[in-house]
Amino acid sequence: MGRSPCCEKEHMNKGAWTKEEDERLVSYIKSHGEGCWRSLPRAAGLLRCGKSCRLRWINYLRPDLKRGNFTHDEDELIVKLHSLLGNKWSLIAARLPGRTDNEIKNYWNTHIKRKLLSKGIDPATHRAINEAKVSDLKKKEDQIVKDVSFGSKFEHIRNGLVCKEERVVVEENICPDLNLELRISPPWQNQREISPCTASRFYMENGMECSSESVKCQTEDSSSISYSSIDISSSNVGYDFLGLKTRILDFRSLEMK
DNA sequence: AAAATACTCAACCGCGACACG
DNA sequence: CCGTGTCGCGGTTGAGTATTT
Repeated sequence: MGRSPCCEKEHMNKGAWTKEEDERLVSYIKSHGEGCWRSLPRAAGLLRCGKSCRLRWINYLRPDLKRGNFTHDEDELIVKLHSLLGNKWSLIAARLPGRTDNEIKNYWNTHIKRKLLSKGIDPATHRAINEAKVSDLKKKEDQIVKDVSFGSKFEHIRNGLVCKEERVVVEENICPDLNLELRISPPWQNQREISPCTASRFYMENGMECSSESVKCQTEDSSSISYSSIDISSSNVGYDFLGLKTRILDFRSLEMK
């Protein structure tokens, strides 16, 4: 049986987009906005399927796209996010303004993968390929675990609550076995049950990032409060999350739908 | 200069998730 | 609950371009 195709394949243009098609798509979206990709091509007078239009807009025509080479910082961020999220290109792209998932995916496959391999790092696992290094790495890793367990804990007060957090600097190539398990937890029901000492928490309330459980974010529509949270449950991930310096991850982009 | 090879990246394809009737 | 339609994601392809032989 099978499903009917997303659009009529006959009489549809395929392949590279022409300048005229681009102009039609851009002007249509400018006056009508994004959405309803299935009906868009007909409405815009394009002989393309909706999928193709969506892709063209998102990956190429959107006005907020950055273009140009990736910076060193972007490079590092992609590697770090990939070590955390894997091939979740859309999530990674959400952390890089002006970059698309397709662009990052291509860049990963053509540049970063090779770069990591040349450094002796398996791009899939972010672990050292060379087995001889394993024991040495293990020692360093154990030291880091000790540091996390016994050192550099600090306390601070947020909105009347004492928060204990652990600081860890993730050094590239030194702790490739670091467990960076990411869990997306169900809506936060009883916040008090969770020890603030073992996890750094970020949560979303109506699309606004919060970092403390006692703070209610101000929203325009307080009648429809909904929570979703990202729980970085590994105890070795702390304030300096993934070594991303002072940049706290913006989990707005990770908000559960 | 021409052919072969490597590389890049826009675009396509198939699938899963979700919404809706 | 089920079937269908739509959207978005990740993997893959292949045309165009650059580099090497």
